[in-house]
Amino acid sequence: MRVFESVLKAAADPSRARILKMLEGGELCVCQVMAVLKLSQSTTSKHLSVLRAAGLVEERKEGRWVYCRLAEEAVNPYALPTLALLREWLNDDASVRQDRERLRIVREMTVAQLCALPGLDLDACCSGLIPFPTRARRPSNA
Amino acid sequence: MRVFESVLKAAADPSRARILKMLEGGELCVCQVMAVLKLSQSTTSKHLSVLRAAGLVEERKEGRWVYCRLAEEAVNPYALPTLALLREWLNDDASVRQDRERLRIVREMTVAQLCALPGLDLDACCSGLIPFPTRARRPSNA
DNA sequence: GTATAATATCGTCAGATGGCGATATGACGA
DNA sequence: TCGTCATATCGCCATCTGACGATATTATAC
Repeated sequence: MRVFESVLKAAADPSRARILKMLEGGELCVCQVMAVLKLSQSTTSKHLSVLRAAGLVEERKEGRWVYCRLAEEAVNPYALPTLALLREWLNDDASVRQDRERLRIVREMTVAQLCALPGLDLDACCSGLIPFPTRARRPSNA
Repeated sequence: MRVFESVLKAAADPSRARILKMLEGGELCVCQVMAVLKLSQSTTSKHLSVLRAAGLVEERKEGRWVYCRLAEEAVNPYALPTLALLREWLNDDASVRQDRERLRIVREMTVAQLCALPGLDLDACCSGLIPFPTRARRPSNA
């Protein structure tokens, strides 16, 4: 029952549901999730750890960056069926559609470029307030 | 998203999940739910109203008693699929099994007999501390 | 090593949640 | 009409949750 509870409660939060919907499009870096959700770094990290604890999300480290994706193997009986249901749900939801739009922009730049944006502020960047970073702040291989 | 949230959060609570699992066996009176869960009347009523607001449970009044059952028609897109998933889940859960056992006892008496138990105390009744009420306290037609 | 950058964890706070007893509501019986 | 009984609602309290900023951690770059 505890596992059941953790999975459903993890998925029931709007921010976390948005994350799961974003990840349906494929693996994302934590900073990409942060930029799209417009939530603080600590809050985003917490949400991801809740999703990971529930077995809904898996993570992979690559250098300084952490990439997360929807779980593919069943660490518990509830995670995969919940993800399958979610795939059919919320596709017409306003915030999910908006997230997809922002995600499209995020995917047009490298992770290094995204992280070079002050405050990860996607809006300021796109509206021209901040120049699109052609290179990362201190790039080595981006 | 609000509806999605209300459905998943409704189902994610252990007490409410137990109620839903109980109702898989068929319609139950509120007092029967209360007796099995061993929760206060106000708490039980609140849980049922949350489930009803989420479209997971429907109710029917019959005199003084209110009977509830799992929703059969889709008041929203999430309720019925969630109930379908739940039907496959938690069948081996300890508390769900225990509830089923208590429910078996509850079903052996009429609702009037159950309500005649002081404090709806099923345990005291079964252990012989309180005589099994052969008739309701003030029965008219039980 | 030291600095920097991405993420994780900690501490805190406001608001939500789940529990209860008390009281209101509404139906039935006398 | 009045009392009783099943249920609903209210008010309160303890705990949980989600948000944030500050700080710790860990890996890369110099």
